[in-house]
Amino acid sequence: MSLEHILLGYLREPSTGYDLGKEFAEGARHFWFAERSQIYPLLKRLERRGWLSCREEPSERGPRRKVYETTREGRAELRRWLLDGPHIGRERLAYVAQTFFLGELDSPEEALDVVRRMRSVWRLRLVEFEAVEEEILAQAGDEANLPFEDACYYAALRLGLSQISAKLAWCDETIERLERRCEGEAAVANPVEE
Amino acid sequence: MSLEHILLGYLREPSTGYDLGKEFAEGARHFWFAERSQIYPLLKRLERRGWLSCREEPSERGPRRKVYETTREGRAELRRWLLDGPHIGRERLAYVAQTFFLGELDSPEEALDVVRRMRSVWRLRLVEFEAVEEEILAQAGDEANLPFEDACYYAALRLGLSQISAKLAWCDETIERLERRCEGEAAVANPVEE
DNA sequence: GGACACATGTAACAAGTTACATGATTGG
DNA sequence: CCAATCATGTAACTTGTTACATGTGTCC
Repeated sequence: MSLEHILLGYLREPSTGYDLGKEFAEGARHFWFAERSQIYPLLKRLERRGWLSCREEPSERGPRRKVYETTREGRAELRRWLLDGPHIGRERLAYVAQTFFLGELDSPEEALDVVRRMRSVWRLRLVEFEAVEEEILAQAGDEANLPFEDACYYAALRLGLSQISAKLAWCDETIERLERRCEGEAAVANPVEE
Repeated sequence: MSLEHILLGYLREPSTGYDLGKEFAEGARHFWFAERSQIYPLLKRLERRGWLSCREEPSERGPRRKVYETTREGRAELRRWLLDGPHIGRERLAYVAQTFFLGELDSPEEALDVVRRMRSVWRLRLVEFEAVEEEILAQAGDEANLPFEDACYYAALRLGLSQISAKLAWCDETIERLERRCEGEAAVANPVEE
Protein backbone atom coordinates (compact mmCIF):
# COMPACT_ATOMS: atom_id res chain seq x y z
CA MET A 1 0.00 0.00 0.00
CA SER A 2 1.32 3.43 -0.93
CA LEU A 3 0.32 5.23 2.25
CA GLU A 4 2.49 2.90 4.31
CA HIS A 5 5.48 3.79 2.20
CA ILE A 6 4.71 7.48 2.30
CA LEU A 7 4.77 7.24 6.10
CA LEU A 8 8.09 5.40 5.94
CA GLY A 9 9.35 8.22 3.74
CA TYR A 10 8.26 11.00 6.04
CA LEU A 11 9.46 9.23 9.17
CA ARG A 12 13.08 9.29 8.14
CA GLU A 13 12.66 12.45 10.23
CA PRO A 14 11.06 11.48 13.57
CA SER A 15 7.51 12.72 13.91
CA THR A 16 4.13 12.01 15.48
CA GLY A 17 0.79 10.92 14.08
CA TYR A 18 -0.55 14.34 14.88
CA ASP A 19 2.14 16.18 12.94
CA LEU A 20 1.88 13.77 10.01
CA GLY A 21 -1.84 14.55 9.95
CA LYS A 22 -0.95 18.21 9.58
CA GLU A 23 1.50 17.43 6.79
CA PHE A 24 -1.15 15.49 4.86
CA ALA A 25 -3.53 18.41 5.26
CA GLU A 26 -0.90 20.84 3.99
CA GLY A 27 2.07 20.06 1.74
CA ALA A 28 1.45 16.39 1.11
CA ARG A 29 -2.20 16.84 0.16
CA HIS A 30 -1.06 17.71 -3.36
CA PHE A 31 -0.13 14.10 -3.99
CA TRP A 32 -1.78 12.16 -1.15
CA PHE A 33 -4.23 12.73 1.64
CA ALA A 34 -4.83 10.75 4.81
CA GLU A 35 -6.97 11.35 7.88
CA ARG A 36 -5.43 10.94 11.30
CA SER A 37 -7.93 8.18 11.99
CA GLN A 38 -6.18 6.25 9.24
CA ILE A 39 -2.67 7.28 10.24
CA TYR A 40 -2.73 6.22 13.91
CA PRO A 41 -3.60 2.56 13.33
CA LEU A 42 -1.14 2.37 10.43
CA LEU A 43 1.71 3.66 12.58
CA LYS A 44 1.01 0.87 15.06
CA ARG A 45 0.95 -1.70 12.30
CA LEU A 46 4.24 -0.48 10.86
CA GLU A 47 5.77 -0.56 14.33
CA ARG A 48 4.60 -4.16 14.83
CA ARG A 49 6.27 -5.05 11.53
CA GLY A 50 9.52 -3.52 12.75
CA TRP A 51 9.53 -0.78 10.13
CA LEU A 52 9.05 1.99 12.68
CA SER A 53 10.37 2.58 16.15
CA CYS A 54 8.46 4.56 18.74
CA ARG A 55 9.35 6.53 21.83
CA GLU A 56 7.05 8.50 24.10
CA GLU A 57 7.78 12.08 24.98
CA PRO A 58 6.02 14.60 27.18
CA SER A 59 4.46 17.42 25.20
CA GLU A 60 5.06 21.11 25.82
CA ARG A 61 1.38 21.66 25.67
CA GLY A 62 -1.09 18.79 25.70
CA PRO A 63 -0.80 15.06 26.38
CA ARG A 64 2.23 12.83 25.75
CA ARG A 65 3.47 12.48 22.16
CA LYS A 66 4.38 9.21 20.48
CA VAL A 67 7.36 9.96 18.30
CA TYR A 68 7.89 7.45 15.48
CA GLU A 69 10.94 6.98 13.30
CA THR A 70 11.75 4.68 10.38
CA THR A 71 14.05 1.80 11.30
CA ARG A 72 16.75 0.23 9.16
CA GLU A 73 14.27 -2.44 8.02
CA GLY A 74 11.76 0.29 7.27
CA ARG A 75 14.25 2.06 5.06
CA ALA A 76 14.98 -1.17 3.23
CA GLU A 77 11.27 -1.58 2.59
CA LEU A 78 11.01 2.03 1.38
CA ARG A 79 13.91 1.45 -1.01
CA ARG A 80 12.18 -1.64 -2.38
CA TRP A 81 9.04 0.38 -3.01
CA LEU A 82 10.95 3.18 -4.69
CA LEU A 83 12.79 0.82 -7.02
CA ASP A 84 9.64 -1.22 -7.70
CA GLY A 85 7.68 1.06 -9.89
CA PRO A 86 6.82 3.41 -11.36
CA HIS A 87 3.64 3.57 -9.32
CA ILE A 88 1.33 4.80 -12.03
CA GLY A 89 -2.21 3.75 -12.75
CA ARG A 90 -5.69 3.68 -11.30
CA GLU A 91 -5.70 7.38 -10.70
CA ARG A 92 -9.12 8.77 -10.02
CA LEU A 93 -9.40 12.14 -11.67
CA ALA A 94 -12.96 13.28 -11.15
CA TYR A 95 -12.27 16.57 -12.90
CA VAL A 96 -11.40 14.75 -16.13
CA ALA A 97 -14.65 12.78 -15.83
CA GLN A 98 -16.45 16.06 -15.28
CA THR A 99 -14.95 17.49 -18.45
CA PHE A 100 -15.70 14.30 -20.35
CA PHE A 101 -19.43 14.55 -19.59
CA LEU A 102 -19.75 18.33 -19.85
CA GLY A 103 -21.73 17.75 -23.04
CA GLU A 104 -24.68 16.77 -20.87
CA LEU A 105 -25.08 20.43 -19.92
CA ASP A 106 -27.58 22.47 -21.91
CA SER A 107 -25.20 25.01 -23.34
CA PRO A 108 -21.54 25.92 -23.81
CA GLU A 109 -22.20 28.80 -21.39
CA GLU A 110 -22.73 26.40 -18.50
CA ALA A 111 -19.62 24.44 -19.50
CA LEU A 112 -17.66 27.68 -19.62
CA ASP A 113 -18.65 28.37 -16.06
CA VAL A 114 -17.29 25.01 -14.91
CA VAL A 115 -13.98 25.43 -16.74
CA ARG A 116 -13.57 28.97 -15.40
CA ARG A 117 -14.01 27.68 -11.87
CA MET A 118 -11.42 24.93 -12.51
CA ARG A 119 -9.07 27.63 -13.69
CA SER A 120 -9.42 29.70 -10.54
CA VAL A 121 -8.76 26.69 -8.30
CA TRP A 122 -5.62 25.78 -10.21
CA ARG A 123 -4.45 29.41 -10.32
CA LEU A 124 -4.41 29.45 -6.53
CA ARG A 125 -2.50 26.19 -6.43
CA LEU A 126 0.06 27.51 -8.89
CA VAL A 127 0.71 30.55 -6.71
CA GLU A 128 1.18 28.26 -3.72
CA PHE A 129 3.67 26.06 -5.55
CA GLU A 130 5.58 29.00 -6.96
CA ALA A 131 6.01 30.40 -3.46
CA VAL A 132 7.54 27.10 -2.32
CA GLU A 133 9.83 27.03 -5.34
CA GLU A 134 11.02 30.55 -4.69
CA GLU A 135 11.75 29.66 -1.09
CA ILE A 136 13.82 26.63 -2.09
CA LEU A 137 15.80 28.54 -4.69
CA ALA A 138 16.34 31.49 -2.35
CA GLN A 139 17.90 29.18 0.23
CA ALA A 140 20.01 27.13 -2.15
CA GLY A 141 21.01 29.90 -4.55
CA ASP A 142 21.17 27.41 -7.38
CA GLU A 143 19.53 24.04 -7.87
CA ALA A 144 22.96 22.40 -8.27
CA ASN A 145 23.77 23.35 -4.65
CA LEU A 146 20.94 21.25 -3.28
CA PRO A 147 21.91 17.99 -1.58
CA PHE A 148 20.54 14.94 -3.42
CA GLU A 149 17.60 14.49 -1.05
CA ASP A 150 16.44 18.09 -1.38
CA ALA A 151 16.96 17.93 -5.13
CA CYS A 152 14.39 15.09 -5.15
CA TYR A 153 11.88 17.15 -3.17
CA TYR A 154 12.49 19.91 -5.67
CA ALA A 155 12.01 17.54 -8.60
CA ALA A 156 8.63 16.48 -7.17
CA LEU A 157 7.69 20.12 -6.79
CA ARG A 158 8.62 20.84 -10.40
CA LEU A 159 6.52 17.88 -11.50
CA GLY A 160 3.53 19.34 -9.69
CA LEU A 161 4.28 22.76 -11.08
CA SER A 162 4.45 21.49 -14.64
CA GLN A 163 1.17 19.61 -14.22
CA ILE A 164 -0.63 22.70 -12.95
CA SER A 165 0.81 24.92 -15.65
CA ALA A 166 -0.40 22.48 -18.28
CA LYS A 167 -3.85 22.44 -16.67
CA LEU A 168 -4.02 26.22 -16.73
CA ALA A 169 -2.93 26.35 -20.37
CA TRP A 170 -5.66 23.81 -21.16
CA CYS A 171 -8.22 25.93 -19.29
CA ASP A 172 -7.30 29.03 -21.26
CA GLU A 173 -7.48 27.19 -24.56
CA THR A 174 -10.73 25.46 -23.65
CA ILE A 175 -12.35 28.68 -22.44
CA GLU A 176 -11.45 30.30 -25.75
CA ARG A 177 -12.92 27.41 -27.74
CA LEU A 178 -16.09 27.43 -25.69
CA GLU A 179 -16.44 31.20 -26.15
CA ARG A 180 -16.18 30.78 -29.91
CA ARG A 181 -18.85 28.10 -29.68
CA CYS A 182 -21.11 30.47 -27.71
CA GLU A 183 -20.72 33.13 -30.39
CA GLY A 184 -21.47 30.55 -33.05
CA GLU A 185 -24.65 29.54 -31.25
CA ALA A 186 -25.72 33.13 -30.77
CA ALA A 187 -25.23 33.75 -34.51
CA VAL A 188 -27.39 30.75 -35.35
CA ALA A 189 -30.07 31.79 -32.87
CA ASN A 190 -30.05 35.40 -33.96
CA PRO A 191 -28.84 35.64 -37.57
CA VAL A 192 -30.16 39.21 -37.97
CA GLU A 193 -26.99 40.55 -36.36
CA GLU A 194 -24.79 39.10 -39.08
CA MET B 1 -19.64 9.53 -5.07
CA SER B 2 -17.94 10.16 -8.41
CA LEU B 3 -18.27 6.63 -9.78
CA GLU B 4 -22.05 6.86 -9.56
CA HIS B 5 -22.01 9.98 -11.69
CA ILE B 6 -19.56 8.51 -14.15
CA LEU B 7 -22.00 5.63 -14.64
CA LEU B 8 -24.85 8.11 -15.13
CA GLY B 9 -22.67 9.82 -17.73
CA TYR B 10 -21.85 6.67 -19.65
CA LEU B 11 -25.41 5.36 -19.50
CA ARG B 12 -26.84 8.19 -21.52
CA GLU B 13 -26.09 5.50 -24.11
CA PRO B 14 -27.71 2.25 -22.94
CA SER B 15 -25.18 -0.36 -21.87
CA THR B 16 -24.60 -3.32 -19.58
CA GLY B 17 -22.44 -3.81 -16.50
CA TYR B 18 -20.24 -6.08 -18.53
CA ASP B 19 -19.60 -3.52 -21.27
CA LEU B 20 -19.03 -0.76 -18.73
CA GLY B 21 -16.43 -2.99 -17.13
CA LYS B 22 -14.66 -3.16 -20.47
CA GLU B 23 -14.84 0.61 -20.86
CA PHE B 24 -13.22 1.11 -17.43
CA ALA B 25 -10.49 -1.31 -18.40
CA GLU B 26 -9.87 0.55 -21.66
CA GLY B 27 -10.66 4.19 -22.41
CA ALA B 28 -12.00 5.30 -19.06
CA ARG B 29 -9.09 3.87 -17.08
CA HIS B 30 -7.13 7.04 -17.84
CA PHE B 31 -9.31 8.99 -15.43
CA TRP B 32 -11.16 6.34 -13.43
CA PHE B 33 -11.10 2.61 -12.90
CA ALA B 34 -13.75 0.29 -11.51
CA GLU B 35 -14.02 -3.47 -11.21
CA ARG B 36 -17.17 -5.17 -12.39
CA SER B 37 -17.72 -6.41 -8.86
CA GLN B 38 -18.12 -2.78 -7.90
CA ILE B 39 -20.18 -1.82 -10.95
CA TYR B 40 -22.93 -4.46 -10.69
CA PRO B 41 -24.13 -3.55 -7.18
CA LEU B 42 -23.91 0.17 -8.00
CA LEU B 43 -26.11 -0.24 -11.06
CA LYS B 44 -28.75 -1.86 -8.88
CA ARG B 45 -28.50 0.95 -6.34
CA LEU B 46 -28.86 3.62 -9.01
CA GLU B 47 -31.85 1.78 -10.44
CA ARG B 48 -33.48 1.67 -6.98
CA ARG B 49 -32.99 5.42 -6.73
CA GLY B 50 -34.73 5.91 -10.05
CA TRP B 51 -31.64 7.25 -11.81
CA LEU B 52 -31.32 4.26 -14.13
CA SER B 53 -33.84 2.14 -15.96
CA CYS B 54 -33.18 -1.49 -16.80
CA ARG B 55 -34.46 -3.91 -19.41
CA GLU B 56 -33.39 -7.50 -19.96
CA GLU B 57 -32.35 -8.73 -23.34
CA PRO B 58 -31.26 -12.12 -24.63
CA SER B 59 -27.59 -12.20 -25.58
CA GLU B 60 -26.27 -13.32 -28.95
CA ARG B 61 -23.80 -15.45 -27.15
CA GLY B 62 -23.97 -16.07 -23.44
CA PRO B 63 -26.62 -15.43 -20.77
CA ARG B 64 -29.21 -12.62 -20.75
CA ARG B 65 -27.96 -9.03 -20.63
CA LYS B 66 -29.30 -6.33 -18.34
CA VAL B 67 -29.27 -3.14 -20.34
CA TYR B 68 -29.28 0.00 -18.20
CA GLU B 69 -29.98 3.56 -19.28
CA THR B 70 -30.00 6.89 -17.47
CA THR B 71 -33.49 8.22 -16.70
CA ARG B 72 -34.64 11.83 -16.72
CA GLU B 73 -34.03 12.01 -12.95
CA GLY B 74 -30.60 10.46 -13.49
CA ARG B 75 -29.71 13.14 -16.00
CA ALA B 76 -30.87 15.83 -13.59
CA GLU B 77 -28.57 14.34 -10.95
CA LEU B 78 -25.68 14.21 -13.42
CA ARG B 79 -26.25 17.86 -14.30
CA ARG B 80 -26.17 18.75 -10.61
CA TRP B 81 -22.85 16.96 -10.23
CA LEU B 82 -21.37 18.63 -13.30
CA LEU B 83 -22.37 22.10 -12.14
CA ASP B 84 -21.31 21.40 -8.57
CA GLY B 85 -17.61 21.38 -8.92
CA PRO B 86 -14.92 21.46 -9.92
CA HIS B 87 -14.21 18.02 -8.51
CA ILE B 88 -10.59 18.53 -7.61
CA GLY B 89 -8.73 17.36 -4.57
CA ARG B 90 -7.67 14.29 -2.68
CA GLU B 91 -5.92 12.85 -5.68
CA ARG B 92 -3.59 10.01 -4.85
CA LEU B 93 -0.54 10.29 -7.04
CA ALA B 94 1.84 7.60 -5.91
CA TYR B 95 4.36 8.52 -8.61
CA VAL B 96 4.73 12.01 -7.12
CA ALA B 97 5.31 10.46 -3.70
CA GLN B 98 7.87 8.16 -5.29
CA THR B 99 9.68 11.15 -6.78
CA PHE B 100 9.45 13.03 -3.50
CA PHE B 101 11.27 10.28 -1.61
CA LEU B 102 13.74 9.34 -4.32
CA GLY B 103 16.45 10.88 -2.15
CA GLU B 104 16.29 7.77 0.02
CA LEU B 105 18.04 5.86 -2.77
CA ASP B 106 21.77 5.51 -2.54
CA SER B 107 22.71 7.31 -5.71
CA PRO B 108 21.40 9.50 -8.52
CA GLU B 109 21.97 6.48 -10.81
CA GLU B 110 19.19 4.54 -9.10
CA ALA B 111 16.90 7.56 -9.24
CA LEU B 112 17.69 7.95 -12.94
CA ASP B 113 16.51 4.41 -13.50
CA VAL B 114 13.16 5.13 -11.88
CA VAL B 115 12.59 8.31 -13.87
CA ARG B 116 13.55 6.59 -17.12
CA ARG B 117 10.97 3.90 -16.45
CA MET B 118 8.33 6.56 -15.72
CA ARG B 119 9.21 8.13 -19.02
CA SER B 120 8.70 4.94 -20.99
CA VAL B 121 5.28 4.32 -19.42
CA TRP B 122 4.12 7.82 -20.23
CA ARG B 123 5.57 7.63 -23.76
CA LEU B 124 3.29 4.67 -24.46
CA ARG B 125 0.31 6.50 -23.07
CA LEU B 126 1.05 9.55 -25.21
CA VAL B 127 1.09 7.41 -28.35
CA GLU B 128 -2.24 5.91 -27.35
CA PHE B 129 -3.83 9.32 -26.78
CA GLU B 130 -2.43 10.75 -30.00
CA ALA B 131 -3.98 7.89 -31.95
CA VAL B 132 -7.39 8.70 -30.46
CA GLU B 133 -6.95 12.37 -31.25
CA GLU B 134 -6.03 11.64 -34.85
CA GLU B 135 -9.10 9.45 -35.18
CA ILE B 136 -11.38 12.19 -33.85
CA LEU B 137 -9.90 14.85 -36.10
CA ALA B 138 -9.94 12.57 -39.15
CA GLN B 139 -13.68 12.01 -38.68
CA ALA B 140 -14.62 15.60 -37.93
CA GLY B 141 -12.21 17.33 -40.29
CA ASP B 142 -12.00 20.28 -37.94
CA GLU B 143 -12.69 20.62 -34.22
CA ALA B 144 -15.32 23.28 -34.92
CA ASN B 145 -17.41 20.67 -36.77
CA LEU B 146 -17.80 18.51 -33.65
CA PRO B 147 -21.20 18.59 -31.97
CA PHE B 148 -21.03 20.03 -28.45
CA GLU B 149 -21.01 16.65 -26.74
CA ASP B 150 -18.13 15.31 -28.85
CA ALA B 151 -16.29 18.58 -28.38
CA CYS B 152 -16.39 17.88 -24.63
CA TYR B 153 -14.97 14.39 -25.09
CA TYR B 154 -12.28 15.97 -27.20
CA ALA B 155 -11.59 18.59 -24.54
CA ALA B 156 -11.11 15.85 -21.95
CA LEU B 157 -8.73 14.09 -24.32
CA ARG B 158 -6.71 17.26 -24.82
CA LEU B 159 -6.53 17.69 -21.06
CA GLY B 160 -5.07 14.21 -20.74
CA LEU B 161 -2.74 14.85 -23.64
CA SER B 162 -1.44 18.06 -22.12
CA GLN B 163 -0.86 16.37 -18.77
CA ILE B 164 1.15 13.56 -20.34
CA SER B 165 3.18 15.94 -22.47
CA ALA B 166 4.07 17.93 -19.39
CA LYS B 167 5.07 14.74 -17.57
CA LEU B 168 7.34 13.72 -20.43
CA ALA B 169 8.93 17.16 -20.55
CA TRP B 170 9.53 16.89 -16.80
CA CYS B 171 11.09 13.44 -17.26
CA ASP B 172 13.49 14.72 -19.90
CA GLU B 173 14.51 17.68 -17.79
CA THR B 174 14.86 15.58 -14.65
CA ILE B 175 16.88 12.89 -16.41
CA GLU B 176 19.25 15.59 -17.65
CA ARG B 177 19.64 17.07 -14.17
CA LEU B 178 20.26 13.66 -12.65
CA GLU B 179 22.84 12.86 -15.30
CA ARG B 180 24.69 16.07 -14.49
CA ARG B 181 24.57 15.07 -10.83
CA CYS B 182 26.05 11.65 -11.67
CA GLU B 183 28.92 13.29 -13.53
CA GLY B 184 29.46 15.61 -10.59
CA GLU B 185 29.65 12.67 -8.21
CA ALA B 186 32.02 10.77 -10.46
CA ALA B 187 34.29 13.84 -10.59
CA VAL B 188 34.34 14.05 -6.81
CA ALA B 189 35.00 10.33 -6.44
CA ASN B 190 37.68 10.24 -9.10
CA PRO B 191 39.34 13.65 -9.41
CA VAL B 192 42.38 12.24 -11.30
CA GLU B 193 40.46 12.31 -14.56
CA GLU B 194 39.94 16.09 -14.35
C1' DG C 1 -14.82 28.84 32.76
C1' DG C 2 -14.88 28.69 27.68
C1' DA C 3 -12.55 28.46 23.39
C1' DC C 4 -8.71 26.75 21.15
C1' DA C 5 -4.64 24.02 19.87
C1' DC C 6 -2.40 19.79 21.23
C1' DA C 7 -2.61 14.74 21.08
C1' DT C 8 -4.31 9.89 20.56
C1' DG C 9 -7.55 7.08 19.55
C1' DT C 10 -12.21 3.97 18.36
C1' DA C 11 -16.50 2.73 15.77
C1' DA C 12 -19.32 2.64 12.04
C1' DC C 13 -19.60 3.20 7.49
C1' DA C 14 -18.49 3.71 2.39
C1' DA C 15 -15.51 2.67 -1.42
C1' DG C 16 -12.56 -0.32 -3.79
C1' DT C 17 -10.03 -5.01 -4.57
C1' DT C 18 -9.42 -9.93 -4.96
C1' DA C 19 -11.13 -14.24 -5.34
C1' DC C 20 -14.49 -17.13 -6.53
C1' DA C 21 -19.27 -19.09 -8.25
C1' DT C 22 -22.44 -19.80 -11.89
C1' DG C 23 -24.04 -20.62 -16.25
C1' DA C 24 -24.64 -19.93 -21.72
C1' DT C 25 -22.67 -20.23 -26.24
C1' DT C 26 -19.13 -20.70 -29.78
C1' DG C 27 -15.03 -22.56 -32.05
C1' DG C 28 -11.45 -25.89 -32.37
C1' DC D 1 -15.11 -31.99 -24.46
C1' DC D 2 -12.16 -28.10 -23.64
C1' DA D 3 -10.99 -23.38 -23.77
C1' DA D 4 -12.50 -18.83 -24.54
C1' DT D 5 -15.71 -15.15 -24.42
C1' DC D 6 -19.98 -13.54 -22.77
C1' DA D 7 -22.59 -12.23 -18.69
C1' DT D 8 -24.03 -11.52 -13.80
C1' DG D 9 -23.10 -11.82 -9.46
C1' DT D 10 -21.46 -12.79 -4.08
C1' DA D 11 -18.05 -12.94 -0.13
C1' DA D 12 -14.24 -11.58 2.21
C1' DC D 13 -11.07 -8.32 2.64
C1' DT D 14 -8.45 -3.76 2.49
C1' DT D 15 -8.50 1.10 2.22
C1' DG D 16 -10.39 5.43 3.20
C1' DT D 17 -14.07 8.64 5.50
C1' DT D 18 -17.04 10.55 9.02
C1' DA D 19 -18.24 11.02 13.47
C1' DC D 20 -17.25 10.80 17.96
C1' DA D 21 -14.60 10.07 22.66
C1' DT D 22 -11.05 11.47 25.75
C1' DG D 23 -7.96 14.23 28.03
C1' DT D 24 -4.05 18.22 28.63
C1' DG D 25 -2.44 22.84 28.71
C1' DT D 26 -2.80 27.92 27.36
C1' DC D 27 -4.83 32.24 26.63
C1' DC D 28 -8.57 35.42 27.31
